[in-house]
Amino acid sequence: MPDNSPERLVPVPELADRLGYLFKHAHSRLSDLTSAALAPLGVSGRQLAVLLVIAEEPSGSQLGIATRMGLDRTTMVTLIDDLERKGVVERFPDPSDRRRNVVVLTSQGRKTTRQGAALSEQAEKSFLEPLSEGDTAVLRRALRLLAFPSSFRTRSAT
Amino acid sequence: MPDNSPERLVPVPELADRLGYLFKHAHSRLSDLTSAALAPLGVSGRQLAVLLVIAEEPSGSQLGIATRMGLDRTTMVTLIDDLERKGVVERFPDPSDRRRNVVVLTSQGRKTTRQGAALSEQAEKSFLEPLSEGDTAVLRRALRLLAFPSSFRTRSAT
DNA sequence: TATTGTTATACTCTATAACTATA
DNA sequence: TATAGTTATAGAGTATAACAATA
Repeated sequence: MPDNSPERLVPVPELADRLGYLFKHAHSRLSDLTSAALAPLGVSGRQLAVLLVIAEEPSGSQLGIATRMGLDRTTMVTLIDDLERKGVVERFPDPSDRRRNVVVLTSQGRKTTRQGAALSEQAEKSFLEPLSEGDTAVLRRALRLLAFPSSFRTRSAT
Repeated sequence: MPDNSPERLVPVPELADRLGYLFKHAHSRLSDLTSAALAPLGVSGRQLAVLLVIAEEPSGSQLGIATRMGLDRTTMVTLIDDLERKGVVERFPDPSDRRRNVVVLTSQGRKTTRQGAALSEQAEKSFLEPLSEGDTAVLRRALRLLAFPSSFRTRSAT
């Protein structure tokens, strides 16, 4: 998307009620804020997401990480390539099943993950600045229900 | 994104609180529903959006349409190419400024636009099915504020 | 000179198919 | 045979640079 700054202000009336359009532009604004916030660390939002999954799954395989993120295993290859080149992860064959690659954070990787999580939280905060706390809570819950409808009870919101 | 069906159900705990992740997956689910709904018409959601803008701006130029959609003018070229090939739009040089291409809907294009709008509304409806009406209203307003923050008064929501 | 459409090119994100090593 | 990782390739969606026609 072209930046259209300083006029990112232009909700086209005939599209402003279409959810797809709103999702795209809202997501794009969040991405811009997040990229900017993470830039000093040299990782993208997508790469940070990978780091967060690895941090939570300390000896996961590439396939395991990909599956948890909803990505293809071929996509994960270059993602890990890049992170390895940056020095934030290491990979080596699992001794107990040499088909698998175990992926672990380096100590620098742990630091990057910690700092990245904090920076991206700040970016989220400024992204959400136009909303009240109540609306933010509703938004989060709504997004969870819409993204993963079958994983929740249908206790509809108030 | 791989479909991961029937388990699109998998909100990874370490990512489920990240807005970027939720936006991506919610948007992806909406896109899937919309594509499926529009498939009989032979147009994508993106192409329908172009048709809607043209319908609203009956003698717009390619650049005008692109700008209104937040796209680049080079992106619009192939978008219009495809729509012209499908027979839903026509383009010709503006007699009063022959640098511009005027883009208009054909009669088939008007029909496709009308039907597409209805079908994609149905898709939105089933997408939103997990939410109450109240939450849906909050979501729509929140997305508008988040996507185009500077175009609204900062009357924060209740 | 500036603007519109176009072409060529490239980058990101993603997938499918096919290969290799291992099980 | 089946699985994990890899490579090659392709297809959306998008942008930048450069060019032609027109203003």
